[in-house]
Amino acid sequence: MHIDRFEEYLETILYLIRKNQSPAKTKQISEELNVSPPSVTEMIKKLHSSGLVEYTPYQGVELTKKGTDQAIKIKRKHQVLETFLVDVLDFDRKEAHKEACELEHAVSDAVLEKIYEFLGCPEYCPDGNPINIDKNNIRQEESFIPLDEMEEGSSGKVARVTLPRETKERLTSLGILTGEDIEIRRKQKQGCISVIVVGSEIALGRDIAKKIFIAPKSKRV
Amino acid sequence: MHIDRFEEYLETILYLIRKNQSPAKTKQISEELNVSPPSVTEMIKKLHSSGLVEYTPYQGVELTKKGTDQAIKIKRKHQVLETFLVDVLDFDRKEAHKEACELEHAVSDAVLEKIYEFLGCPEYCPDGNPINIDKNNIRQEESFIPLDEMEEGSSGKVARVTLPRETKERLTSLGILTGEDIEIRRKQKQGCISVIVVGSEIALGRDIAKKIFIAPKSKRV
DNA sequence: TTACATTTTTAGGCTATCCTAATACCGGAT
DNA sequence: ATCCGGTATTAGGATAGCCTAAAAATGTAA
Ligand SMILES: [Mn+2]
Ligand SMILES: [Mn+2]
Ligand SMILES: [Mn+2]
Ligand SMILES: [Mn+2]
Repeated sequence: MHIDRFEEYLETILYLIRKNQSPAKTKQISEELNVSPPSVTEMIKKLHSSGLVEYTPYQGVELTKKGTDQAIKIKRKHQVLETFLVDVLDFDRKEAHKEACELEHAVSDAVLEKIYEFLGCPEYCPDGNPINIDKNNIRQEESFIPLDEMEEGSSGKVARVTLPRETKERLTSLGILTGEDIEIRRKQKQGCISVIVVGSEIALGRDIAKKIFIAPKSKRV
Repeated sequence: MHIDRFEEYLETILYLIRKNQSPAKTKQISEELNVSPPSVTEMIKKLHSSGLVEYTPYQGVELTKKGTDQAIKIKRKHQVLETFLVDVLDFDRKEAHKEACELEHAVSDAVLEKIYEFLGCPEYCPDGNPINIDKNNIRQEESFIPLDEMEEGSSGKVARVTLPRETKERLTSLGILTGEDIEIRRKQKQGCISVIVVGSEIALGRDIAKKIFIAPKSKRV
């Protein structure tokens, strides 16, 4: 019955992370996909060794940039198909959502883009969410990048911090909190990263940097 | 990557049987699907125990009525999708054929019928072949039924005989040959079947009956 | 701090589908 | 009638993805 499970897991993980604004937990994923928690743990390990998710046992999963990109690409397929099913074939939204979630894994990039054009390059899915304009433009509103994956010299806005409250508060007092501008100054071999916030330079360990998500300053519109 | 393999095998078997007017051989199937011959043998056994194909080792496979029905249903999906891809999305035929062969396994019956209607219930696929009008009308030109699966009292035309030449010639001399009208008189427990051809009654063993394919007289248009 | 309920992981198994190597079978040529 | 090359099947094994039961970790309430 099934297809590329990576896709389904990535899609679900993206969904949960955005919904809860925190790492996706094993149990949540298992409930979304109707599989057992051990199956999820197993798959998470595979996703991790493919560089698609960041994973520390018992801590939940985050998506890497690569993982986010793939997840968003599938999400876009889902949205375009859902739009087609609702607007052209006259399905109701709920049905359309379910059908789209099956089809999205079988539709090639080429077919998807033709459908997208046929629909007149719609900006919104009937579910209300915006559709990425271009399949390569995967840096939309909510595509955040973990700080440790940002390049030296790049900058953006702190979008989310998924750390224990105390750590978060400590960072807040340093000026690292949601909405704040941040610039990546230097990345050292050990994984330490120095950043500039509110004018002052701060060094962060990799483990902390991994949990700080940045909305990168878009290089061009 | 993988879907419902039964569908893919059935589709291929139908294709080969119609193309060669003879049972599909293991090697042919393995070449069509790019899998090894042992994989085909294994799958044939599974199809057989699901009642979808008739199989005698070393002899190739025939489809049962059930198998033919399923195969034709998938074929219809393929054709409708191919039509959509060519006529609406402007794919070239070859591309469309390939894409359709992926999609056909993911598209639900409901979506397929909506697409079919959206297309205006086309009678032909761009590849030139007729499309079944209704997903349940699976008794099109080439849907033959093995004699031993016909019901008592039903009748049709002999469509194909897949037996060694001598046996075939013997049957010919009895009036059982392609194009001849035939009526099923009685089926006995042992599997013997008596039929009426050219006015006279003839009794046939099950093994032979299995290899005589009938185009049933359509009960209604 | 300890104890318990919940969550996650580990261990061990199952099935579907595929593969290669070895063996068995079959039909045509001698 | 026998042999041979090609075809098909059997034997044995791999991998992906799923499962249940048991063990480990977590965090929260007492
Ligand atoms: Mn989906
Ligand atoms: Mn899906
Ligand atoms: Mn085709
Ligand atoms: Mn196919």
